[in-house]
Amino acid sequence: MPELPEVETVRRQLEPLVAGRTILGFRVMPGAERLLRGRSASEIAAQLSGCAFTSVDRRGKYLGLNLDNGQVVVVHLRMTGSLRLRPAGHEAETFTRAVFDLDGGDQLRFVDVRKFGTIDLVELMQEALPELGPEPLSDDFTPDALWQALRGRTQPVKAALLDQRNIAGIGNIYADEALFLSRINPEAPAGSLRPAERRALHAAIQRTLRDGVAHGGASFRDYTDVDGAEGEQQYFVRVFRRTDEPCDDCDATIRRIVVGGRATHFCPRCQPVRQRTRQVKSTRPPRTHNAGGTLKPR
DNA sequence: CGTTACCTGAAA
DNA sequence: TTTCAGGTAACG
Repeated sequence: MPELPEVETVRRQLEPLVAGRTILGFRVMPGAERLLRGRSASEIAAQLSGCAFTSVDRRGKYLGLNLDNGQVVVVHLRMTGSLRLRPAGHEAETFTRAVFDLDGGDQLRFVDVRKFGTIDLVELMQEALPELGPEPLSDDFTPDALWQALRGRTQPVKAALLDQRNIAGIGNIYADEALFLSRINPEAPAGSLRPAERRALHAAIQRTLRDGVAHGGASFRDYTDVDGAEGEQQYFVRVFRRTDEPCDDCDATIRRIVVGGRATHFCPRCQPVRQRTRQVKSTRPPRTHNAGGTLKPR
């Protein structure tokens, strides 16, 4: 559920809350063992005990909680995961799956209804990460970097944006929003974008992600921050989950289709299917603008 | 490439 | 009862 802006919001909140705090214990609730991906809670707990958090990094949708022994706790929230910092006596959230006991009597709780989220303990954050594309808000994410990720691909551009190997951190909300802002049809083949469209998409990706961060992320269903508070970005979306509503820009009816297996929202008037320029063999010479007039020799 | 599985609850 | 869900990995 959380995408880059939601995860970045958590990172920003979490860092000052956990930096300098020592871990006294760690446990996983019964039935949630899978979140450690095969490692045992007692093994992890033994390694964590006595360590202190130093800082919190983010890479795509992954969080890296750095420890003072150089190790990193890598967390992925997947669809419904969230982190909460609570006093130990605070009422337990119903779907608490794992708990870090910290000095000072607080707990860092990993709450996750659907149990898709993961926690890894590694020497380097990289070890817990799959192949990930560039950070879309970093300096090296240029229009050219975007094009390197999309060129040659025949899949729908929406699907390409969701593939974390192409660009890290974009999910379903921000893919739809970026395509709307850049007026690109979500089903357009990724490699078919023209230079102006690539520049527009690059700018739209950065704008929608920055807006998302500025508004503390989007809380459509489950996402809440470290205090349990909701974000505000859901009040600013242009197309996401606005099926059958009028487009802000042109009043046409927003449509919902499925692209790459995911619900996709777009404005059919602002994001029309571009006419394919015919590459088919033709027996006739291509038409020219001045057909019948004077032709420049080539 | 699209589809299915992983889980569970909320909404239709 | 059925469908749907901010994600990803494993299918065919």
